[in-house]
Amino acid sequence: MRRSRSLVPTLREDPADAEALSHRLMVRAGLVRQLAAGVYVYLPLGQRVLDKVSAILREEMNAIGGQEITMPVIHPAEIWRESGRWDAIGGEMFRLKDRYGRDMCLGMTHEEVVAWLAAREIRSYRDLPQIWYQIQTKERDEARPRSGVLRTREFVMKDSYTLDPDTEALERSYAAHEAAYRRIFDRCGLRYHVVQSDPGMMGGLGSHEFMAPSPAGEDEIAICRSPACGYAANVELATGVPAPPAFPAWTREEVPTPGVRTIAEVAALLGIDPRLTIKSLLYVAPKAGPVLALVRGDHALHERKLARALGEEPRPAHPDEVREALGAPVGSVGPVGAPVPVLADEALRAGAWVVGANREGFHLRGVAAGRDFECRFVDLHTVAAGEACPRCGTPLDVERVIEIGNIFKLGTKYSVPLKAMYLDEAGHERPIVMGSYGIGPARIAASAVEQGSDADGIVWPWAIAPYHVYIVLVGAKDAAQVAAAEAIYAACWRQGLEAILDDRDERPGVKFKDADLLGIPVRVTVGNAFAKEGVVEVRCRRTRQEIRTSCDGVVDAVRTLRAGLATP
RNA sequence: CGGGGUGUGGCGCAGCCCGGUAGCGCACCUGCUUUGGGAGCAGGGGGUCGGAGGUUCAAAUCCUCUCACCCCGACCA
Repeated sequence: MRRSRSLVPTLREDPADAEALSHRLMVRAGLVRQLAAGVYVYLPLGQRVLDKVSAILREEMNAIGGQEITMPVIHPAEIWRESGRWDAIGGEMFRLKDRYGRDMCLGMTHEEVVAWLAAREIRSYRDLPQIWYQIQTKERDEARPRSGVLRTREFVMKDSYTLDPDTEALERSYAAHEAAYRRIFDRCGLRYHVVQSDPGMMGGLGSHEFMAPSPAGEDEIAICRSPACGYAANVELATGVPAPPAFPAWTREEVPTPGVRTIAEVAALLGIDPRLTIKSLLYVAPKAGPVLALVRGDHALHERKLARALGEEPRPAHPDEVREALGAPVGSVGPVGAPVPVLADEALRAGAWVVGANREGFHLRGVAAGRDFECRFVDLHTVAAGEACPRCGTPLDVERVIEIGNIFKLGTKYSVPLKAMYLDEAGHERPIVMGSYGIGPARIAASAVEQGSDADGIVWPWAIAPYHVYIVLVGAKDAAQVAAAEAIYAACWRQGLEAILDDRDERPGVKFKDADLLGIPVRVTVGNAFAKEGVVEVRCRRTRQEIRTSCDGVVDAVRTLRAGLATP
């Protein structure tokens, strides 16, 4: 590739609408351009990165017996009605009608199509197991696209599906995918954790997520600091054991707390540690109605945990609903005498607490769960760093992460409604046991940028870099330098090194800045040193190690530098 | 969907509060000089200020509505 004839629109300044590091750099380096909120054009260099990732995905999926197929982006409503998701999914699904008025939708994922296909083509246990995968565009009308390419409304996904005769076989398919995913992310040069995750509306028997640590991430995970333990889970799921506070020897009594609303104000007024208080939050569930959720004063309620405990999605009650249900304003409510079901966080089992008195301007102190109010104990609070690991007691870390892959044990959630059945050895009809597995190539790219860049720009891992070598031709008007650069360019390609030749009529500084910004692993400079001594400089983008060599030595020098990288 | 913010040449911004008919840097074009970390000088092209309506002698600037985009939260199959 010659820069003089290529579309690589680099930007000197950060784009105004980009916040996340990877977003800024991917736009500045000319990898992508935004067409609409959450809708991106991939320019030549961005496309090459995606192609590199896809090639790795294909190799590793094929290696575990995956068969590539392509399923449609546009789906008839019927299959989604059969699985129940036509109604279960809200505004996130793009829906449309064809010219005859038939309901259609754009595929957000392809479990339904796989089950439809399996229902038609799989008949016998002899046809199982199967691994089908595709690298295909997904359409999701995200409520809030964000962080550049990290959360978009249209994106390419490698999604694979396993079909097995029973859950035992599913476990093997699942394990094969987990191993393949580890190889994929290792090859892509990412740092990541594998964590337990909430299967959510996907349903099923269990799931894990592959999480790349980055401040741009949208998820948080809790991981045990003891490597031997290995406990790691999405905070939606993670449990931690907080250290209990020291309770004063107080007896139960009502105390006036005029005008206070928040835990901080209550604690300040009474001169106590906020950890001695209970935060009482009224939620309204669609079926169960109002419920009171309790967490320790210094903890945050995790709404997904509450939703899981209730089996439905609750919403916070409005202030007037709180007054109606409990007879007191938001700042003074508590579980004692509350005429609604009470769910209390596990951390509240023991202790004498300060709670709202359900009487405006008053709190109760010395209140004990079970004695002073009835409740169901469940895990409700969001894990904070430093809490004890539920398995081994070691402190937990909490990290912000980008979800780069997920694996789900679906079970028969889709095969039963879509009638994907097979006959077993005994001639009995049984539902196929499915699994589904996703990876977002754009998220891999963005994670690599997040994890690898420095102050000068992107630093691509070799395996997914759009090119391997960036040749800076300093003296674009010096025939000898041009000839040398051309020779190096040709030699690189001949030897399997993908090279860019910066042959533009630009000043050297411009080319050096661009080379750094683009993050191509190795830079070759043909300039003064060549004109004077016949020497070119071969430099590693990541380590900045430089090798001076003759033109003939460039390919070897590139290989030497590559060998010195941690993730070659 | 709730909260906050921004829309002015290709990009990044100023001007808006205190209406008077658009400016800066970069980029772009021409010429000369320059050529190892985003060059200098000179000359030049390009925008009626997101859109619609209104107030006014006069609107980028004031009012109303609307659209788009960004950030926080909710949601995330």
